[in-house]
Amino acid sequence: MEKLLDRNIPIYVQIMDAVKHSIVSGELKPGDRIPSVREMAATFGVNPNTVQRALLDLEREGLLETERAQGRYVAADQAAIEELRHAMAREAAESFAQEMKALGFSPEEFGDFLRGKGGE
Amino acid sequence: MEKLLDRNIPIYVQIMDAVKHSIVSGELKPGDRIPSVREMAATFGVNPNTVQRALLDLEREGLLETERAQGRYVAADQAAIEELRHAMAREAAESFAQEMKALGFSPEEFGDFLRGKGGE
Amino acid sequence: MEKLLDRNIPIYVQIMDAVKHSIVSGELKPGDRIPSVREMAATFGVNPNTVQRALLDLEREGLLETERAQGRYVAADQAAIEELRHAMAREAAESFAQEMKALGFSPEEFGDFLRGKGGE
Amino acid sequence: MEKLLDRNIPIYVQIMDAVKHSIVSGELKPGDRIPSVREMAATFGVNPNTVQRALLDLEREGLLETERAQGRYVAADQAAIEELRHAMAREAAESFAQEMKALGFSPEEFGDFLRGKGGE
DNA sequence: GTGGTCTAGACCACC
DNA sequence: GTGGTCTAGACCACA
Repeated sequence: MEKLLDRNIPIYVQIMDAVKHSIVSGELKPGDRIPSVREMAATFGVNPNTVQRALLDLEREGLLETERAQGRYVAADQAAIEELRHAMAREAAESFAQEMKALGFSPEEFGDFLRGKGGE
Repeated sequence: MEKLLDRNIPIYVQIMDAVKHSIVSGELKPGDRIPSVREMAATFGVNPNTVQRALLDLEREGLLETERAQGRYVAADQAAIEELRHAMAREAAESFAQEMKALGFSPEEFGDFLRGKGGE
Repeated sequence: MEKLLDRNIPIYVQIMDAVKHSIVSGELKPGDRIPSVREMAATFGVNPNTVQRALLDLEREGLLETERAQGRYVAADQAAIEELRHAMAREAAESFAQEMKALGFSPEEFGDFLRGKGGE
Repeated sequence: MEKLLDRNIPIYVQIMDAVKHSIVSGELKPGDRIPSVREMAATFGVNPNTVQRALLDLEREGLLETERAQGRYVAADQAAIEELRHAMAREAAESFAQEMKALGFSPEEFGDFLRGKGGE
């Protein structure tokens, strides 16, 4: 019998993920200014400090940069974004493969379930 | 900017999922007695009522059966379990495909990320 | 000597029955909003959770539908209601026949007792 | 929306009904000695006083008789029993007809639902 | 001991 | 205001 989900996935991690998706999807491009802390806090309905922490971490990862008194910009270049995109895909694939393995399916069978799942 | 994750997956749904995985993985076989409501409540650290609701729903799905004052048993036969296993796999594939699509990958590229992810 | 009557018909089952009768009798029509959980709880003098459970079960049976933060509505179409009406009649007939059999009457005699019982 | 069942149908009424069924079904015949109060109390798991009250009422109805220090006997003669049997059947028919009427069926349709319900 | 029901009361998201 | 979830704790029938 498996454990239950950890109900307390930190909000700031979720915010980091949301920003990453925005970047990777092209919604935010290199050099683009991202919404202000206050804006994002309002959007997500969370405390500005929480947003602040998420953005700081993203800066540490090199995805964002702060232009003193100007705002935050997407710092990653196209290559870095591409690498991020692939990293996120690898993670998704890892999760999927793990679940399928738990269900007793072999890698050869994965494709059977993905057939037709790519289109809308 | 995406929404934050819905971390409000009801506990009882998570419990249903845990039991399903136990059944599908063969940890629980047809006819096996499953842990009592109180036991599972203790294991998961939740209220017995929450477990009760999860198990009731699984009964409605035909996966479990209650033996008056004896306990609950796995009611699904091997065929039903096999169907459940496939349904769960389809769901996992759906999620994965959705995430990959959000990341801008085409179905043809899915396999590239799954190579080598099947083994341990 | 027979057992005593099972007066433990769960309240939530009785509530389900009351709602079914309201639907079948035309008091509630397809698309109609039904009273809120709290209202019905007050009407019946029971706990809202008990009503909640009854309505949830009716939803699972496809008779009701929930509109996010708006209320519950009768989801069954006229055909489904008609089917329900017949199912309830079959059940009533079953009970009646059982009682008559216990009293030692043959099906041929049933009609003798029903003469004149249909009108007001 | 109908009222809920009255949860407090007196136990002694239920006992009266059980005895009546025993008599009407022929399980207890005219002149038969019926079980002692203590026995019945044990059988039904109720207080002897409750049984006592039920039997007293049945005596008032002329169905039973007490033979001082001997026990209680079925006092009704075959004709009275036959009348009781019919009275109970009329009551059952009344209930059935009422339910069917509530479901919107006309007396002519009653038979359609009773067809085949008489046999085992 | 088992599951089944019910209550009371809380907090949440949505609108 | 609506429904949805969860907890805590009670009582019951069954064996």
